[in-house]
Amino acid sequence: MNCLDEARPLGAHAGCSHHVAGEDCRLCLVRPLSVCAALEPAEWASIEKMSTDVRFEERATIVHESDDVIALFTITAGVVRLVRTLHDGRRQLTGFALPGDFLGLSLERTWTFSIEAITPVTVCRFGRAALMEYVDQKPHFLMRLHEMATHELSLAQDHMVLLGRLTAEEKLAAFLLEIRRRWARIEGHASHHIPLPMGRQDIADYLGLTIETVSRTINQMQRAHQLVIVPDGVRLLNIDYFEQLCP
Amino acid sequence: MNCLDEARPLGAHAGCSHHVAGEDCRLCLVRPLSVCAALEPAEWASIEKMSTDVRFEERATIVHESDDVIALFTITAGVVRLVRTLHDGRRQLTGFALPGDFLGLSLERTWTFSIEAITPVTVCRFGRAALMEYVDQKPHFLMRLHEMATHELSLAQDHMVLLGRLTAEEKLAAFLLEIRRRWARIEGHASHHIPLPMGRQDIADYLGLTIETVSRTINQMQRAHQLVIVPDGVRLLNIDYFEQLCP
DNA sequence: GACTCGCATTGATACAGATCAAACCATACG
DNA sequence: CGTATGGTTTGATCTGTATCAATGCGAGTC
Repeated sequence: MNCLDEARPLGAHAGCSHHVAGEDCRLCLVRPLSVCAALEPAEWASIEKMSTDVRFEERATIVHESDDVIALFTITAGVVRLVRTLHDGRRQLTGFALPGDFLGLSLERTWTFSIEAITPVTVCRFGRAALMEYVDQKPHFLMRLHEMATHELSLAQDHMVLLGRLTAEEKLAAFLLEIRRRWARIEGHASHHIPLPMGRQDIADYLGLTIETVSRTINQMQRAHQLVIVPDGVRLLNIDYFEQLCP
Repeated sequence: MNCLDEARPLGAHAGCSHHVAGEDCRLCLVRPLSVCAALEPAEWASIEKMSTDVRFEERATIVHESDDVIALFTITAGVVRLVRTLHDGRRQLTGFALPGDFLGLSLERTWTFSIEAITPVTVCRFGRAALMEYVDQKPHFLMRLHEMATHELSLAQDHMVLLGRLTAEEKLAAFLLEIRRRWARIEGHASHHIPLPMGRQDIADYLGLTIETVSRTINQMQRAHQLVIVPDGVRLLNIDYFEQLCP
């Protein structure tokens, strides 16, 4: 059982709390970014009835690899990591999810990765059964899910290239530009300032490197005056440098 | 323009030839494995009208990265590789497609990888426009595409773990067991004999290694009596050894 | 049979990134 | 304030895999 379990009494679980009141799709800041962008305003009421806001503390495990899928959700605030762990403790992050990202595209019975809160997180939660029914009734909603899934697949292939064929320096450059692009989509404009809420170890496990190599590479880039390390992330000084590193 | 271009006159292109007559879904050997498994026998006639068999020679490029998607297809015989190439020539294979595998899950406008025939290949070709229309009319067919796409996504995540966190020996073991499992699905039973129609360079580019490391690792396994190299692939002597290498 | 041609294998060496170890530096807390 | 604590940085060294360079070998061809 986890925080997304439908049967769980409100507030009965450490690390999360429900805010049943207050969801209002009209006010949703991430709607244009999310799966809900496929819906007409007239359809908001129907999906609103299926949804519940849930909050998680920093470091909470939202779902555990191989848990049953009881609910699916959109991140409305905060950042999570998607984690696969090997028996001996080696980790590979398959991605980060930012506000607007939907988790549970697959409609399958069990999760294939853990989802862990990097910052305090708010999600808009949908019960699996209700959403499955909704999908059956609204083919254009299924089409939207399918488009999102195949887009994810294309990004996964990009990441395979990164993991299999790029150097540490190229991996870091690609990572920083990826995160920059994703913040830009959320904020509506690109900035040279890139918040990095995830720690060095998470970046390492996402890029297939060690924490030391991540640290050294970022600090080399700083010494080369390509970026500045700031308390919450980095500021890029020379975008061209990073773009030229992406082959 | 490529071999799958709808407007292309029959036989006008090197490396492929149409066999317009002869498709018969009732006789299709890969149907139970393919996207068509979602269809009722009564629906076969409708999809049969949209499909054409096309053959490609060994080494033919079936589609090129960034080509427009004019047609989608199911592999009915032979093996292809899915290739991403960097500007400087580094390659990453994102997968191999075997008989029964569907290519074009994404329904997007352009391909994000090249598709190249490793052996002589036969495909069952569907025009994109016709298939899109079909999808609109048959939500259960879209659901089948979506399930296949999310399954692919899960496999892509497995492959990220392989590329980011496994050693050369573990990568090879995982690769051999993957190919074994896929042949077993096609043939109906698992065998210790694993045909490997792809060359060492393809294996290397799939696993994020060099051809030398692939060759050395396989030959080490042979010297350790865990497998035997045979003309068309390998024969596993000790399945346990390979399974224990998959963490 | 001799000669390509396109892989695959093997050997010697180099190096990018891992590993091991220690120091650093915020932040939290008694 | 001093002192844990958890993450980050830096340094020294090691090593798995890449790189460079031959050599081997089977299939096709003249």
